[in-house]
Amino acid sequence: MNLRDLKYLVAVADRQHFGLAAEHCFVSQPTLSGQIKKLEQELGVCLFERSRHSVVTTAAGEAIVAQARRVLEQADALQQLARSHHDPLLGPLRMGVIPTLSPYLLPLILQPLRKQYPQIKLVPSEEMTNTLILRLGRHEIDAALLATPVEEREYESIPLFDEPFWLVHPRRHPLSEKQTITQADLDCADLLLLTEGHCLAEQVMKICHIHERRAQGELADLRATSLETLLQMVAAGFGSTLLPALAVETVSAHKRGLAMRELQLPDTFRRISLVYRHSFPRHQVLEAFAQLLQANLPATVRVLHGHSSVQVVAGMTSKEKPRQTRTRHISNPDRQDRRG
Amino acid sequence: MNLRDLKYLVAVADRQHFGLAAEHCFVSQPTLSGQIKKLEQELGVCLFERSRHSVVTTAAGEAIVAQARRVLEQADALQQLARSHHDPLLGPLRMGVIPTLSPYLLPLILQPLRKQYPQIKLVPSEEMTNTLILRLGRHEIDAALLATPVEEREYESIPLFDEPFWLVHPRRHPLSEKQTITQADLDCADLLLLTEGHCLAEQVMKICHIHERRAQGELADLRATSLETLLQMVAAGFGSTLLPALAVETVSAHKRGLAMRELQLPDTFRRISLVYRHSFPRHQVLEAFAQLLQANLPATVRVLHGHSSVQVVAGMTSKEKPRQTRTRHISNPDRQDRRG
DNA sequence: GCCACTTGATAGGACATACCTATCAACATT
DNA sequence: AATGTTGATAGGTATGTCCTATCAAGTGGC
Repeated sequence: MNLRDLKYLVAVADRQHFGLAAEHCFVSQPTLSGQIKKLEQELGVCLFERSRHSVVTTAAGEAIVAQARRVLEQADALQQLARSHHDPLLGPLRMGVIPTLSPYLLPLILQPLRKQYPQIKLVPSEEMTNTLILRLGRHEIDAALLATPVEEREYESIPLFDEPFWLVHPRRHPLSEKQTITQADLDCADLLLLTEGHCLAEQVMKICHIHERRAQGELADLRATSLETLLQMVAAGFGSTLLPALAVETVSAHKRGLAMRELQLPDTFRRISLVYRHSFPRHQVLEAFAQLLQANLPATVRVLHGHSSVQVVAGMTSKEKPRQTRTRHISNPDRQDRRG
Repeated sequence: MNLRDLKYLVAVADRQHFGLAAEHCFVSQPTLSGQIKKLEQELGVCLFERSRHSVVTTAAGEAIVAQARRVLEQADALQQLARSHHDPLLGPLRMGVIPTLSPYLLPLILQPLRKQYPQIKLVPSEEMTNTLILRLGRHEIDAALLATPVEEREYESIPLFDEPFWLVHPRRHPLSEKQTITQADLDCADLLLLTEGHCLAEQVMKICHIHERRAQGELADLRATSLETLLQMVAAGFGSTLLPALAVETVSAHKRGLAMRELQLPDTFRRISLVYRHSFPRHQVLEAFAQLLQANLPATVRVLHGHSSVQVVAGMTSKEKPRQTRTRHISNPDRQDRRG
């Protein structure tokens, strides 16, 4: 049995005429006759009573034609459904974001996203890197915004931007005296960290050579569960810390008693990438998302353009101009304007 | 799009594995891969996310697979429906019967029919010959029990039985004196007739040469609308009439004051046939019906066997023995036992 | 680290099926 | 009788589906 045959069937039933039905189906009359005959044999039921000058649907035929209509109706619904999924931007985009990025990045893009790509339904989830990668592998999320490179060849990345680290300490603190911060200052700073599992904690430890120092038992075991808590601990005078630039944006206004400045040392930034399964079929939505995200970043971060697979997506308005020339793979960052 | 492809689709979706799905569909894995790929291109939607070691249905795929299940479900219902129509005996058999036969024949066969062929749903309608032929042509009925041969090649007939005519007149009537009835007796009888349109009226007029007599204005215009009325008119002394044998069966018991005898003259019977469109596809139900009807007739009629297309239908119990040797095309009937 | 085994994709050829044109047989109309 | 209509049939072609053989990439055991 075949959907085509069923179409032929209802065409004949509607017209009680093989020739007209054939015309309607854009096939020749013998073709249609043959297919109807085949269908009748297959079903074991005579569907039409043919006489020389008329065709009449049999009683059994009436019932079967009615059912055939139901089949075709559902098949039609399937095609409409498929058509509604034609737009790769459409549908949910389940996006994992690390906790040290999510609360500072999402507010920047939610509104522009809804404005420019209303069909993208962003479903964010905030978890730590390891969890996100696990969930990515389990197809529970479609992509993740991570600050660490992913090695597995199963995954691919679109580098989005480099986010400098800022040194944060109480106003009344020895570091306030320093005109410029050096690596030596970092190496001996009284650093406060996030709990284990946060990639930010790892990165800060690496930048400040904390692994070596910890071996000497120098560092307190005091760990914060969020950047918010961390800042409060700094404000309370427990020590200093490094903060990613986007987090600085939001806290600078109302956190008093804190001194913050961007680190100008080499490799004192983290690279934020959009990571996804190599096999994820809706590249376009990721590319659109990445492009929109980059277009709505503040100047405190360094946007990375030039990812080969990023292209203007069909139907996308291209009114946003490139804000920056290529600054790819910069490990010795230029100075930049900054706010706050 | 094809129902086969949809089967492949749900097979893969159910197993998340091309090889197993192919096995389930009794095709090779490359075949299945190719068809799924074709389907994806046709629908313009990626249905499965394939990686080296796993297959996962995409979000769009989930929706489309669910719809595909609905299509297949309806298609399956169609096949079941067709299967339920496999038995050609099944379903309604819309049978037209002429009024001078219906009330006397149907009681004889309804119970045996229900007992032997419970799947046949007989839908009788009682109308005059012309109307029945019209309705037959309009496919409003499937067959008709008529007493007149039908000439059009569009229709075919199964001759069922010859029904003798009986002469009916009041006990106190000149004809009561006669030992035997001759053609001359008929030619001058004071005959009462059914209204125009009844084939019986035509036949009686022909047998009794009433057309010639009417030209002379001899006959009263008094016409009965039914055999029941006709008998009452005879009982009331308005005249005599001819009655078909099956009608005699039922009235003989309670109609008093009437004398009835079977005519022994040539051609004083009518031939009852089952008439149907040549193109009617369910021959079997007609043959089964004809055979059952013949098996349940009283001895007052002469059953006509030997119709070439009458055969024992599959599933039919053959416990009824032939009650009579062939008496086909007898125009000079043998004497027969008779009741009443 | 090597080798057997698994996965789905690809290539090329065999076969089945659906399609076409041309034609027929039966009937209706002119 | 001639013409036009109906659906069915015949024979050839093109498309589509299927197979086997093979590949590429990855997994797991030893």
